[in-house]
Amino acid sequence: MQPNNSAAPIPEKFLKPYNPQDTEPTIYKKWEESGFFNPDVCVEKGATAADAPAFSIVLPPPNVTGTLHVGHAAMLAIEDSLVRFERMRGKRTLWLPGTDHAAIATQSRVEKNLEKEKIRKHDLGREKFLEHVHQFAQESHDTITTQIRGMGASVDWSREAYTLDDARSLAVRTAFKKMYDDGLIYRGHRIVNWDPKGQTTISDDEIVYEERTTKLYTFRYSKDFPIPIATTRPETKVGDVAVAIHPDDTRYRQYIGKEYEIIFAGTPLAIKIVADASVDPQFGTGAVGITPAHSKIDNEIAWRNNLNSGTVIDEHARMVPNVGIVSGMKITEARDTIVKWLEKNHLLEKVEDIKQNVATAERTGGIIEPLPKLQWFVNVNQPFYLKNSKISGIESGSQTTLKEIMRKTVESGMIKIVPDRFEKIYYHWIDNLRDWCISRQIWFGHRIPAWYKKDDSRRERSPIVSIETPEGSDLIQDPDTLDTWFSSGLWTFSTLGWPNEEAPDFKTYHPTNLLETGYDILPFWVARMILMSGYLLGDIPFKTVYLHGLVRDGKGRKMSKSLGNIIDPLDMIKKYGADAVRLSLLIGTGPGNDSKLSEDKIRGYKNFANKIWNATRFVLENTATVSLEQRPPLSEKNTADLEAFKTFSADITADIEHYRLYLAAEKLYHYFWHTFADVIIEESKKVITSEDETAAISARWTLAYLLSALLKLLHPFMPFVTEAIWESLPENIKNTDTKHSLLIITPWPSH
RNA sequence: GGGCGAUUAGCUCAGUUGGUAGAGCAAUCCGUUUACACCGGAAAGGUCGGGGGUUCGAGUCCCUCAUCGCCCACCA
Repeated sequence: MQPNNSAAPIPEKFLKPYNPQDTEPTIYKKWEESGFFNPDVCVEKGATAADAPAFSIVLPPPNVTGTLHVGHAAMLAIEDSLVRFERMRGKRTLWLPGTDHAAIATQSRVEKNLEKEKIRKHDLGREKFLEHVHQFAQESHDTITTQIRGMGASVDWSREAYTLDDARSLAVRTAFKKMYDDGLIYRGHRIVNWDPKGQTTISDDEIVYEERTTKLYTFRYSKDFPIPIATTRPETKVGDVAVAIHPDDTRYRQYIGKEYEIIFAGTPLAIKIVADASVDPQFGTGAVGITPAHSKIDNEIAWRNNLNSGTVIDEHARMVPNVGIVSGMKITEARDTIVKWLEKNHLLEKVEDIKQNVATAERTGGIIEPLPKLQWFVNVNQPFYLKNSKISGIESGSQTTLKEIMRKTVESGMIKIVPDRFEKIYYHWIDNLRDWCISRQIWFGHRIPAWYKKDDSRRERSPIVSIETPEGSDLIQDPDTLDTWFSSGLWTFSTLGWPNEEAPDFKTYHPTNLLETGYDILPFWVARMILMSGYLLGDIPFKTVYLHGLVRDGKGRKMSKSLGNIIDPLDMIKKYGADAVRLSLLIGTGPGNDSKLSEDKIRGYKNFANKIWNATRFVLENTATVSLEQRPPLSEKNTADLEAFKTFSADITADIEHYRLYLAAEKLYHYFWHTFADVIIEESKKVITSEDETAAISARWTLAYLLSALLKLLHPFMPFVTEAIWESLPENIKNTDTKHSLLIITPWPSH
């Protein structure tokens, strides 16, 4: 018989190579219009059972600071693959999208943009400046959501959230108020990390250390002072109140407790000799000049020894007015002046080069100045009673701390971190965690819900902390805003209706199944989400944390503007299609490991999309007479093919279940190309044209069956090309048991 | 100072519980046959960083060294 069957013409689109540019936007539109990204619609339309188990992921909200980069694209590829897989498996699957206002990052971006137009934020004032920020944030948001669509992400847009919208703002104020009432949030004078460039405090996590060579000066305060000290910051010495030595240091032991009145560079100092075990007798002279106001460690020593402190450096990194010969000077100038003064008075004993890590602000690059300031903090060691606890190891009503919650949830195995080596890093971070400074002196963000009497201009009395703006015209709100991680810490449940704990989404989808994010924000974000949901809900925010690595360029370098090696996902999508971009970001990318991306790699997977396209054409040309429902007697060869495929398909399912997406995607690639196309299709050619009618029918049926099943298995990874093929498959070879025509909700093959 | 990771073909990487070394890209040769040249076939390429150990058997487990990279802490 004639091999071809003219009764069913091949859809014309298969006669040309696959064109992702024309196909993808149309396909995405069909998905969006179908409503199947929304689990409620899936249930309404009968695609998902109403009592099916839930599967939920909240999208780590991209910062509204511009555009998405390849790291975001990798995140979207991984999460979308998992979401599509679970949706096809019949779960009520919610992937909730949103964006992050990213307080300091966004504000400093807008400031920079305005500076180019010679506009300064203080000239605009708070209100006007914030208008600029909101406008910028809106534009970024629009770009970002377009990019998310471009990647094919099947997020439920009807539930989109923003960390600074009204619903999230209510959640923030509610959380703040509860923590304040429980004594977990307090206001206090502490040494904070002051960024003189950004004019704000920052948290320990926003500091980047840079190694620099500086000079270590050894000197005496005065000729008759008994102990020489060493310092890298001579200018701060006008604020010294003590010299600390190790209690067992025999060189200086006899001076402990003595006090000396000195005039140092024109400033009168009262220096007490104190003993403190934290002093290393081996370093420098074994004696430390204590400047409590400008060093965290000195501050602690001063605290232990009941010493007063006085500020000598101000918020603009200048010396204060009343410090002798360095009054009002810039820090570098003051340093030179002090050194010259020491030399002139023959007090300088030694100058040597040492390596030092200088603390700089991540966003502005400013050199951090430790300053004592009145700020808001979260106390991570404060015991409190956790009323309703679902956390194993912490009984309901028992006393615990935020630190303990963060530790127990992971230790008990309630939260699993993939790969597990990051659990160690997580514990290490918790152990080193100090109180979290949450107030920022910037304008963009959640305003702290605390109010003061107008006559209390320095805000020294206890404020009114309230969820809603309190009544009274004599009240002014705290001008500070919250650290951006405070609102992102609530993300898994503030997006699901909390603080209304009866909200249907909250009850159905929390705790979420998976949090997928970069390993670089494990401490900043992951730990804080665990803290917040542990405290506010007595529960975990997610069951599994999957950490992906950094996407580097083809040579393994970090992508950066200055290197000019940035691969823009949108450019790549335009050139090669989203499916190819997705695959290139999935394959060769183990959890927790950095991966490399090159254009060659993406091009390779574009070819794969075309391969699928053409294999489909071949199958369609040969299966017009096939009906998948009616399985003919199969040849020995085809029976073996199907057996092998069954194993393969079960393998793929297991790989995805265990988050081994890189393996699943690579195996699919390999099977489709080198088994299905190179072997099974090639062998079928001979059989189909042979005299053996039974064998021919068997081969045709097998081709149709495998194509149909492979499209389903491939769909989570390459949604566009598979859907585009699926919509053109004739009914007779579309192996599906639903009445819906879209592949996105077609049931996953059972083995 | 503490911790983590990497080291496998020219390049980029897989190798899931230990069982005869794999892919993509590049390079070589051949090829247009019922899809696909965004293709097919063939051949080539590796003492799996060095050394030691456990085991019938180690790329895989243990010890040790080396190189590269990352994270955390930080000494005035």
